Amino acid sequence: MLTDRQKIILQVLIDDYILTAEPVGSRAISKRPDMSISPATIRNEMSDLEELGYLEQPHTSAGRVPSQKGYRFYVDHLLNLASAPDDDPHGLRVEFLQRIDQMEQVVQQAATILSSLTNYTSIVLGPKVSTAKLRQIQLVPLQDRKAVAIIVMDNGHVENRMVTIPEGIAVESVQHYIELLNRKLVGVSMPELKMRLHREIATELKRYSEQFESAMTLFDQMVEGQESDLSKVYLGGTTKILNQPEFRNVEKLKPLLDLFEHTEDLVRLVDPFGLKPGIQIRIGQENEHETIHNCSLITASYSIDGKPVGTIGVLGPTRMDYGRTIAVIRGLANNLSSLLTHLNK
Amino acid sequence: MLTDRQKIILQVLIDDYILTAEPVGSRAISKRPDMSISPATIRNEMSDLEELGYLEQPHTSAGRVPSQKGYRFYVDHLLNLASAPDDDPHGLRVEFLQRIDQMEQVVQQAATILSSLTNYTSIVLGPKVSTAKLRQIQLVPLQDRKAVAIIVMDNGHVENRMVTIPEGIAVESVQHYIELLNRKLVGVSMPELKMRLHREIATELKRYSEQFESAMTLFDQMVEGQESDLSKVYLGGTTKILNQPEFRNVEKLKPLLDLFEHTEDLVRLVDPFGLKPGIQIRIGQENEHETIHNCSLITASYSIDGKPVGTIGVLGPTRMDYGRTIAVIRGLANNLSSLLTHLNK
DNA sequence: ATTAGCACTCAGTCACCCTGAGTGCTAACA
DNA sequence: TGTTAGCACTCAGGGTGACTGAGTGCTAAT
Repeated sequence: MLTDRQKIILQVLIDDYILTAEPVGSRAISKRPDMSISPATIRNEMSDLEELGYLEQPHTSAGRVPSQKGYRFYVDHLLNLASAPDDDPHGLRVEFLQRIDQMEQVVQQAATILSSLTNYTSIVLGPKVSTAKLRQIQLVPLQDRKAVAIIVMDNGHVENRMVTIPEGIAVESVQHYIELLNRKLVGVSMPELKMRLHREIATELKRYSEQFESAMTLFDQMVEGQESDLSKVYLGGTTKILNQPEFRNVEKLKPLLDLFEHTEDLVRLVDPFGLKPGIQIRIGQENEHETIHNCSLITASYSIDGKPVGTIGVLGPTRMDYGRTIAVIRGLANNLSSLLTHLNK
Repeated sequence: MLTDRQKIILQVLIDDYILTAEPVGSRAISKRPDMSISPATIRNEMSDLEELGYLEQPHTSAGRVPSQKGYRFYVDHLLNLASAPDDDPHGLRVEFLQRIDQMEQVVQQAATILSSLTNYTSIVLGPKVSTAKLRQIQLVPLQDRKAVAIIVMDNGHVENRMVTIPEGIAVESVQHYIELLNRKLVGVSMPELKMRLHREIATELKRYSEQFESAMTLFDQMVEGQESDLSKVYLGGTTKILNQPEFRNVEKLKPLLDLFEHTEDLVRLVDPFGLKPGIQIRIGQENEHETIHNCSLITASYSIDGKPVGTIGVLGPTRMDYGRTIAVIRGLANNLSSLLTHLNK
């Protein structure tokens, strides 16, 4: 275990490094106002801290830099979150209220706000509206055998999809089937929908219709790919990383920007955090994706009616301002939760 | 007017510069296989070309670099498009056919393909489906006075929007109004819709309903902001510019990446090209936006049933491979047009 | 246990030189 | 008269060496 003095030194060093992005030397630390230890002593302590794995030296005679383990300790034990209490930046709520007509817009805006408050790139997932219940299914015929299937959920979410009516079904009799679906499936949530379709509806249908096969292919077309809303990703401030000195050269930048273009990868990156309550932090190599081994990812889940439905997060260099960022994310997650809950009423 | 020899030199120089991104010297030009002029002569010619404004010198004793005027001349008179004839890369059509269920997906994919074929960033606008006719309007009530308005066009395009039913109207009587809209407005195109709503429907309504005011606010909610599909922008390969040596340092890169985040600006950038037929090229400062004064923008319109509905384009450094890029864009525009036309049937 | 002093290391910067690529000019040439 | 060869000149880029400043580790003194 670290001595109190070691903790103080570690904290001051990381604080400084977060600010300057430059290796921190013993003299710099001893110069701090309420620091009454000589550089020499600090050198000794730092040497110990390095041996313990909390610090690293880029090369002899540069200052020290926090290691991954150092950051982890800092985050777990040294971070003084009381410093930024319920720092609800009033701006948030005001901004939000401007156009609250669509959930998507709200979430998109949350991403923008988050990145502008933190000056890092923000990643927002969801909201999974799997709690939403089916309100109505409709099929609007177009030319030929084409039609648009429209699925309305009770939270106002609408999915639509072009389908082709199979040859086996008369276009006129289609509405008949849609009515059946509505009778049977209203009130069912999206994830359940597919299941119920194949279980209950299929058996029901088999009994009194020889068009069974065709009807089922039609239904499948309608719900296929509809679970995609699980993985909707909103990014904010993707160019913010350019401000970070660690990404000044293009070679290091490119893979990161490439990552931002591949939303599926981002989902895989953020989703494993799941919808656990509280703040989740992954530092450097704790992240799976190699591209961001020198980044940290801080996330929190937001919820509707107390049920977690999505994740907001921030991606920055490992040397990021954990204290401030955590405070902002926590605040915004709460804010977003209450707003969405309100919206959903 | 330029002499034949000057034209040849200008062409060779630009070809070379496009390839290497390095200033081109007289010796390099004279070394080209079928070039039988001595460096000294070429120097004289280049000096003349510089005086005429077609070339520039970064500094004494560097080679020459094409000026904006030089590129313009190159594009207008020297570009040999026969070199890449109907270079229909067969891959295109195959790729496209994978998932042609939604127009949006097709267009999005076009952007991706375009950028991967050209290695520049692609910008795709549209498709404006203003030719599409209204098929059906629906209103699905949710809790309280909330409802979802759904507008289905005959090409399968669906717009939806959350609305609040004004206090002045009984929720039960809403369907009555919707029926009216459907009776009167089916077959009308989106741009016309707003107009007709205020002219014909308004007068009709005024006659026999004291709920006139409330009904109109409801209708307005439904169509408000619906013309947004004019300006849908799809980007492809935004990180491709990182490959270009002119954007190797972050300072020059940032404004460009920032631009990519502001889709409205992109629309304003590309839209003025309008839907003119043929290839449109803007070189360097011919572009309005200062950020891309060292870029060129090549666009072409694509169409449905012969009517231009959108724009595809490529953004690269002024030193871009005009010949190849133009060929690719032209090919893809044709391809996309025929595909969308087919899809719309 | 802490501190002061000292020798040592190393990245970064600056001045400097050299080289190579390129030009412009002039004189010779066809 | 147009083309070429030769030559002096310019300039960016690369390499070298010296210097500086920040930092460390070790040892001896407190």
